[in-house]
Amino acid sequence: MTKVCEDCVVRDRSLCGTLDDAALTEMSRLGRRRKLAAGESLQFEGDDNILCANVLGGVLKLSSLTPSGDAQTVGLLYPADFIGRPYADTVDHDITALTEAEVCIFARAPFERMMAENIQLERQLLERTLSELERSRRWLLFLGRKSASARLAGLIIDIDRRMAQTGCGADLGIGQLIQLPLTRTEMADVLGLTIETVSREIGKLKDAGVIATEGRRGLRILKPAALKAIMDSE
Amino acid sequence: MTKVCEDCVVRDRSLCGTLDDAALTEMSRLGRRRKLAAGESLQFEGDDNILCANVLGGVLKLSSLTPSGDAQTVGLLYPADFIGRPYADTVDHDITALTEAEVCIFARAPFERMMAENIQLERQLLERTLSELERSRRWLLFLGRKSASARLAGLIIDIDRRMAQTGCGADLGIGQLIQLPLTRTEMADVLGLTIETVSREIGKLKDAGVIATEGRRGLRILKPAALKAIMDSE
DNA sequence: CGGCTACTTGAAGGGGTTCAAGCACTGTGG
DNA sequence: CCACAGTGCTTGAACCCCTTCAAGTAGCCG
Repeated sequence: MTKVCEDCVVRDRSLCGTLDDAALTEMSRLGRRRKLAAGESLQFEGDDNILCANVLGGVLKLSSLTPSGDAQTVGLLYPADFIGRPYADTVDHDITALTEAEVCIFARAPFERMMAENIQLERQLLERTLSELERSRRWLLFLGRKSASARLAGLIIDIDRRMAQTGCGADLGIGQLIQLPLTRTEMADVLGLTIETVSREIGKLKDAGVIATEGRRGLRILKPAALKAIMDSE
Repeated sequence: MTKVCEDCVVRDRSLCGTLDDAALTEMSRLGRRRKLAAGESLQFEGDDNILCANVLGGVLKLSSLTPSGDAQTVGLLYPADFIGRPYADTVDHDITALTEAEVCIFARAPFERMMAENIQLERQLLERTLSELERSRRWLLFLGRKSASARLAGLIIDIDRRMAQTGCGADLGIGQLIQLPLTRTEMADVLGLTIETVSREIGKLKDAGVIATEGRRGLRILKPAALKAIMDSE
């Protein structure tokens, strides 16, 4: 018999990583893999909250729409990240795949049962949620106080770090090619800017030799220190 | 013998609310009350993370300083709110009393022990953290996409709601006098604006008859629906 | 190649900041 | 009780960063 979740690429980095074999077997019975095309949504704001999931591959976004129609992305989800909000009745944000993606879905009720029975699962989720809260608060500082160039630099650095962590081909090394998981529009939605401003700021970073671009999605960080300095500036 | 934590004003609304008498007795041995003067800080960003606490009274802020020196408030803490980040080594934000305040402090290590032994405590904290994450993400949308007037309206409505919940004298009724826990400068730090803009926007709301002010801290909401409409606008 | 979408670039306009006074609460001492 | 700081708040005017509106260009797929 093949070992449970044996082929799961995020098995030891995801929420499930702490489970023993018995619990993992149970989880594997509850989980169901689903592939998402780029642009496809897993759920919409206001939906009944019926699912939790682990991200297996790809990048997704958490976003809200203002009444007047423009979007704000409030979080990005990478492989091994957890999706969902246990104990809530409705869903607070849209979740949409930015790239082709794959998730491992659990119905919320049985997932909550598993959490009750495996307290290390709850503990793990608590730690992750606290981290996520911290991430979100750091973005608050960016959106509240920083200029367009500092925000962009921050996003690029964040993407680079997350891509490196999740082994998506990027690396902290200078000049490594990163495939951006976001279009310019999607970057603007994260940064609270317009697509034109994002484009212009990328242009400035290129002119300054801080980054280089390759096609629409390709990006190289040529001067990490300079990029970090821009992020830390106003 | 007097009952444990009997005189605690937030006993049933705080994290401790779910504990049975035995656990509460244990908690009461670990907790230590401390009063804070307005402006006094409980901890600073970068400090060793040694404490958790419940807010008993007053209002506190969570804030960060940008390298260039101006502040961004990333969260407000009201009575019954929880302070601290279990499992982390260092502290991510300054915590400062905005008004005279009182907190019930626990050393982090024994608090974590209590969480391990009383899983409903961990569960409670998880739910609170998930809510707080949600609050923080909603603010992201405000800072990313909304105008100064919408942000201010949002803050006033939030304060009104929180003050009503915590029984600090406010009420959702029209014309009730609210004592703002923040100065204009502190409001600006929450909203990602300057003090001048905050002042001007308050002036506009007054001119429109949406609110009335009384001294520096006093505020009445005269047209809640109009205020809400402004919050929901761009 | 043609067509589509994503992206870039330009110019004008506006919301918020910045800089600079002036005003009004609040407490303190005479 | 009133003068008088002192701090917090308001108001005004110029400026600037980002947006808005409008073309124009480049990557990509049939």
